[in-house]
Amino acid sequence: MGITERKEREKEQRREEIIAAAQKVFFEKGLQLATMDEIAEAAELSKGTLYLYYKSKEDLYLSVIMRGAEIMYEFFEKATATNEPVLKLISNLGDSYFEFFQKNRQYFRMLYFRDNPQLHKQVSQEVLQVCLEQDRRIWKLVIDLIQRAIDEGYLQKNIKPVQAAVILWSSSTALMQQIDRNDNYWQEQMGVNLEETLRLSNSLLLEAMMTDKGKLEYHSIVI
Amino acid sequence: MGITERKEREKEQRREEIIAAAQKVFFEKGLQLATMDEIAEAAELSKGTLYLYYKSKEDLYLSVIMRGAEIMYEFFEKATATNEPVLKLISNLGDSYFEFFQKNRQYFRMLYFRDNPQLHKQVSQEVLQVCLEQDRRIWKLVIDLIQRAIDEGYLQKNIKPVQAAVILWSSSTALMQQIDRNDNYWQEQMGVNLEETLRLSNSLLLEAMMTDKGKLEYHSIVI
Amino acid sequence: MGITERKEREKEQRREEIIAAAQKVFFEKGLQLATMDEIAEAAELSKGTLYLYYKSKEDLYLSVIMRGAEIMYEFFEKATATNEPVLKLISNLGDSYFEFFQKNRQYFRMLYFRDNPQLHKQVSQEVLQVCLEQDRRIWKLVIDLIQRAIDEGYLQKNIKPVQAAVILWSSSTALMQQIDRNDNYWQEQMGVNLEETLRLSNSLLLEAMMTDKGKLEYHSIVI
Amino acid sequence: MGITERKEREKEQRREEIIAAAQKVFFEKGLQLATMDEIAEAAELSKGTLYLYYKSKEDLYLSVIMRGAEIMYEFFEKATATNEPVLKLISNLGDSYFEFFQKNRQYFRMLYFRDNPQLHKQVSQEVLQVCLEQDRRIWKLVIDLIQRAIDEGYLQKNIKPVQAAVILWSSSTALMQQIDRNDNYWQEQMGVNLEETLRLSNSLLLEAMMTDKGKLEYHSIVI
DNA sequence: TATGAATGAGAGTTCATTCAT
DNA sequence: AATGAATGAACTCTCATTCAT
Repeated sequence: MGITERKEREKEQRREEIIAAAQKVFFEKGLQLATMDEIAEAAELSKGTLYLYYKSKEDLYLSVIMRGAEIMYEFFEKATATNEPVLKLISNLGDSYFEFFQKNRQYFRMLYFRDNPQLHKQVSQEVLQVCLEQDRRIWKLVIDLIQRAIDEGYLQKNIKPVQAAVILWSSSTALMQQIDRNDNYWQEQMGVNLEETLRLSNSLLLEAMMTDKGKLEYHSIVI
Repeated sequence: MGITERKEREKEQRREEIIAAAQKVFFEKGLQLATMDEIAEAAELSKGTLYLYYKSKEDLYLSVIMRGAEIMYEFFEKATATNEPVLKLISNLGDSYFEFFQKNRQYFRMLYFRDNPQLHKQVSQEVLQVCLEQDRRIWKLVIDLIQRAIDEGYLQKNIKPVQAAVILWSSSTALMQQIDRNDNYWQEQMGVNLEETLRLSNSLLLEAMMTDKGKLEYHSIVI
Repeated sequence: MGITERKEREKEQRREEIIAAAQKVFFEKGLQLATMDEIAEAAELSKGTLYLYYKSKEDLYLSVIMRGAEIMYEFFEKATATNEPVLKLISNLGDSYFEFFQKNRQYFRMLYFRDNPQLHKQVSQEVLQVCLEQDRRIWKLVIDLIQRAIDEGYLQKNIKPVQAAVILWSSSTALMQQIDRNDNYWQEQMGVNLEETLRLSNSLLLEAMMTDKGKLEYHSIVI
Repeated sequence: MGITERKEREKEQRREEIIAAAQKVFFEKGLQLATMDEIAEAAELSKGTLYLYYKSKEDLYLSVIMRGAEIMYEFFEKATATNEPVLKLISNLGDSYFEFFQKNRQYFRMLYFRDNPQLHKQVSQEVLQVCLEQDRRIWKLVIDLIQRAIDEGYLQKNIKPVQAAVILWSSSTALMQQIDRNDNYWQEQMGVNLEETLRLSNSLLLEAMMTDKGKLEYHSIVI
């Protein structure tokens, strides 16, 4: 009986080893330039074995992405699991997104490459499902938090939580993409600190959505 | 001397023909899937000739992108060349960005694929220079407009125009990317209209940056 | 000792199960396209187990062929086991070959793929021996019958029975191969019915070998 | 003007070189075991170049087959172009088929592998067309000859020429296949000379189809 | 200037077979 | 006896780029 379990565990572990190797190679080379040969070598396995565990290179790529999404989700969970006031939690969420970005730039990049139409051709349904589920979970976390802030009277009642989530999320992501790619340019050529800009952007948006009660609370938190 | 000029003109024209063909193919297939064979065929030229005018496939790709950027710039110029109040011009700018996006989705996509690290490997310095210059020109247009709005007392004095430009631009772009990729999802699964969301996002940000004078003016414009 | 026997019996049965599964897959896909994975799955066994019972894919293939040869032999035995006159038996033999062909096309095809040089590389001596033995048995049946017809004065004395057998067999086989592959073509494009052609061919050859006594007898049989 | 022609000629020549190399490799290894690498090496060209001239390995294979068919056709034409009596021409045709077989065994094998269902998957329409046309031409030659023999009163009027052609052709082919594969066996184990058997088979069939006038003529020819 | 034939490295993937358990 | 994970060589085919003409 223990045998089946152990085998199962070993199999899972092997999958993890492959993912780890794939991650390493994808981080260095990106989807196109990475080769299955390299990944196999990094995993110290034969190429054939890779295909025993993953359907295709893209399948493998998406699996690595999912790992990144999982890590990101953990950042978010941790940031919003405290008993602090809801506006602080939202602020924490923004900070944790940035922290994730800084500590996992490669994952961040892959996550925003995911929607690239090049992908999704040779991906197993299973992986695709998990991927969608992960997405939903993350959005739910954000949306629920905003809903709570509305319910508690900190954000305006006429705000649609989904809409607010998309707005905050999109602008944060876009600014982090700028930081990732052109931080130096903006800092040195234009004299603008993008990290500060990101915080400003979030503040502006959030405040613009707040009730007076929210603003009061928010300023006491910030200070 | 007339001969030299004519030759120059013909050469430029040939470059344009190639770009037009490349655009067609890149629009249909994307960077990876497009082949130089297809482009050559579309241009009714031999593959070798392509390399006489462009250093590499990526060079060609970037040149097509630049065409898109040029078109975009023309949208912006037109939208901001009127005698309307500056806040209206900023609003127009936002609208014209969205209009460009809707009328030139393929170009829009390519523009935001530009920063992809996959590119930039085999690109000629010349093309790269032109590319940067174009970028600068567009940013200048946006920044100058915001500066003017500050100078005229419509936006808060403590706002850094560059920062404001980055914020507005990034969030607009991010939302249009969402529209491009997942409009249906948000509309049908989440009941949110992303175009409306984009406008809301821009309004929120802009208003958050306005002086009282600006808000007064803005509402009179909007209504 | 009963144990040894039972084990032996079980082993034989397992071999049969594997052959049955292999047959199914080979019928559907042919030698090249069939994979050991598919066969293992069809047999509800692991791939490794297949190799416990058969040396190679080709070994397995040849074993399936032998099954076909066995079935064919049974058709022949049945067709020639009656007390009818020997010329009738020869005629029956031809009919039974055609009947076998029609009811077992897949086997028929495999039998005539057997001599393909692609095979015979990785085949166990044991299987090869059995294969030759089967062959000999079938030829013997045909040759003996012809010998009997000569002895009984129905076929000409100067006919070598082996030669006659080869001639009759080869032309029958060749025509059935035509039927198998191009029946439609001959029927629709050329207006020729190949089944009728096969019977004609056999009649012509047989009659050409007959004595006058034979011809008399033959016509009384046919009518 | 001459340039285009020369280029055309060179291109054709290159195609021929490739075919020659492919033939060499296919003769040695057969379709499955031959690799494009080997063929490229034999042709002293790069693999890519092969694909410039031929769509796939199978396309190349079929092109080699067509070469064989062409050679065979030339044998037939030569054998039937004399002013000899028509029955002699038919006899010549049979002899020339055997001669082709003996001098071009490898081609013979390939020709009868052509109908193998494995093929015909990745073959260019162009090649397939030429292939069918060749087939038709050969059958026409045989059928016309038989028709002539009927018209001239040497073969029975009730014979359908197409049917006679199929019968003669099939049995000849089948016996040559036996010679190709098992000549030794029949000679040494069974004491039968298959070449003689082939001639006998053809004689028997032909005579069985003859009118009395034909038989008279035929015997005078044979002697 | 223009051609297009030639290149050749390398891609992803498959699968018969082996072998430790 | 039975497993099935692992192998790894081999496969066909692609395509950006070069270069002789």
